Amino acid sequence: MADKKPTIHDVAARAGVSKSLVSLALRGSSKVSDASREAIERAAAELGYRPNATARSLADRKSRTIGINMAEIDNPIFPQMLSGAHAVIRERGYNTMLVSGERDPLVEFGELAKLLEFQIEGLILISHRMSATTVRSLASDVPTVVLTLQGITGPGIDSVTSDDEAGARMAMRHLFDLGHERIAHISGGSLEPAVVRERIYREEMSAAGLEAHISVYEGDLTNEGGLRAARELLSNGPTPTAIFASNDISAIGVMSACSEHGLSVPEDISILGYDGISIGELHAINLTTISQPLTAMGELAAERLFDRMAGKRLQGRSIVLEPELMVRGTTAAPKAQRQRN
Amino acid sequence: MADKKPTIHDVAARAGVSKSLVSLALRGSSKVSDASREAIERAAAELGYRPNATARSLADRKSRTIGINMAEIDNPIFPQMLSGAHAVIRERGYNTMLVSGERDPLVEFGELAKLLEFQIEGLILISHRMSATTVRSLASDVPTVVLTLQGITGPGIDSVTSDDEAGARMAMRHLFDLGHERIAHISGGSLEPAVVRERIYREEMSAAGLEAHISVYEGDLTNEGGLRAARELLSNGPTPTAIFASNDISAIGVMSACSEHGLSVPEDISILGYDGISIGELHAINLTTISQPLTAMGELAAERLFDRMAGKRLQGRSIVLEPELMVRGTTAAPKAQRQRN
DNA sequence: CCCTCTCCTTGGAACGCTCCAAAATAACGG
DNA sequence: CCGTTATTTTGGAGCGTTCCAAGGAGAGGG
Repeated sequence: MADKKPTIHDVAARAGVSKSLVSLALRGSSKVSDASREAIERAAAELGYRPNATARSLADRKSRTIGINMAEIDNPIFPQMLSGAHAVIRERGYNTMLVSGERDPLVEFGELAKLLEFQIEGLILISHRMSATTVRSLASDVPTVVLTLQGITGPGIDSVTSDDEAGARMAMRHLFDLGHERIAHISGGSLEPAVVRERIYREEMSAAGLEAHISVYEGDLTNEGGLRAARELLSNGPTPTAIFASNDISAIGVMSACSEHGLSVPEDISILGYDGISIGELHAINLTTISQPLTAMGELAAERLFDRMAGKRLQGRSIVLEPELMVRGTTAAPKAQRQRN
Repeated sequence: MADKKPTIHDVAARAGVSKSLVSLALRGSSKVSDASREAIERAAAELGYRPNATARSLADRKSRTIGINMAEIDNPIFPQMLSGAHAVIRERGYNTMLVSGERDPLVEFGELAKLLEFQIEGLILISHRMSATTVRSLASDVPTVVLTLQGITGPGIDSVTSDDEAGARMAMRHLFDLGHERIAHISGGSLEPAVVRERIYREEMSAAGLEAHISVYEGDLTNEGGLRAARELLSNGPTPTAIFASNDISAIGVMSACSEHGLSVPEDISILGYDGISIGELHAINLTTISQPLTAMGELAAERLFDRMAGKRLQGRSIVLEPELMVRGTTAAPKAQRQRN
């Protein structure tokens, strides 16, 4: 630890060969005699030699690094996707450089720029809030895959999303099938997935001839936001028989508000979330939801990125997965309905 | 995009100065005339020049990168700590390289080795399961801070933990104060924090003259494990009036098991967790727990690391934080007790 | 014993940047 | 106007690798 770290030269000297041969041997080239290989490996081990990845990157112009930009971690869907992507990256022998914009676009921009300076070979964006312009400008420098944002396309950009329209439709159908008519929606602000879900809510209500019952309260895809919106909704007039929340985290907030108001779920009111986060499965929550294959989406994103980096000809730029209705314990037929049976 | 990325030479040529001056100017040196600076900045902007961080690292021997090894993400305490550490790292202008061992020590070892090859300047280990030998060997190469593992010390190693003994004692005192005597424990396997918590459980039970009621079922710090252990416990003989689980995630599993057995919490049985993960706060869960300042621990770890990297003389190697009892809705006096009142 | 062919091995030139000693220029004082 | 000093600017030598063209050493053939 006192003197400098050993370099390839030190190994070469000790093994009595040239640095070039050491380089070859250590990378497992077949054109190195057994004798030299052995000597080199011994010397390297004795010196505790560690190749310098920085130097290597510079020399061969490959960083073997993928950048990932992940939104805040207070919504577990992001870490879950991260985990999927990260696993694939590791498996392929690449490294992951993680940045996060911390909700501040300026910070985010700076962080993304740093990733590029680090010569990342590919970029995965796990976030609901990226502007199309930013993404396009990034993608002109490095292959990019966007998760969860369907709208963004352009040269160098792939996307992995799940079909939010179909999912939201499933959600509404499920509630209709149970017999609900007075269905309210907790929206999620202006972020893309939330906007789609709200639009479908309105469309489906109208299509079912229930315009009169359309009722939207604005949340923000957080637990707090769901709680707040639901409180307002519940203290504001006729209570709906079901609430479709824009995502699971806010649906859990809605559950809290309902219990505050003495409503039991699903007896008095049904609640339906969206995302399929793993805490929703917990017995204590047991949330009916539209589930997206989060980990798989992360994996797919990484795989797609590697294919693209390898220059494979691929048809299509966006992968759209099908969400799935998970009926659990927070939805049931409305009271009136059940009495009739 | 067609031709190569512009380098510092291209900028120099365009601005009509030498590469050295460009380097100086771009790093904001004060000894560059205003005229040159301006010309250089313009040239850089026009070319869309991006410094190559790899080359820079090699030249000045600073990677400006911190490595973080994080255990699986299925226990949210890890992402929460990650988030704290990550924020500080970013703030200091450093980058984060993230690896994960995926439960396999061999993989973990390889990943950690890669971090070192990338010339990271510091290492943060967020994991319950690191062997002391591994950590010591890493720390001999790079300043290291360990989170949550109190036992590991050695040259170059700092640690940030919270006082598990005190915390576990608080937990037991809380249950005693409520009047519980038949208290069971769901343990967490052989990982350090779990072992400490179990030991204190036994000590406190003995000290209170309740050896006869000591009852430990083995979990593994996962939700599943807690569920399984609690099921066994509940179908196995006299039901305790309280269960102290080794961590929150497994406590939530315990809650599920209780509800399966028709026990209501906290009326029929009290449940106490440990960690203070944010889902525990959710209304639907509302778990009484011993809370550790997770995000703060992550931040502290990163700060300590930077201090160490700066070569500051610091007294002490381990920071031990005090946990806090959060009384929420899953603990109450035992039934018998309440009847007596 | 010379000539070709393989099979190994090698030195030097990148990679894009920082650092440093030294050169060039500007500024100042008498 | 010259010697000094302060301010800017510069070329070259690294940083630790990889890549490549070319050199050396045996082996086999005539």
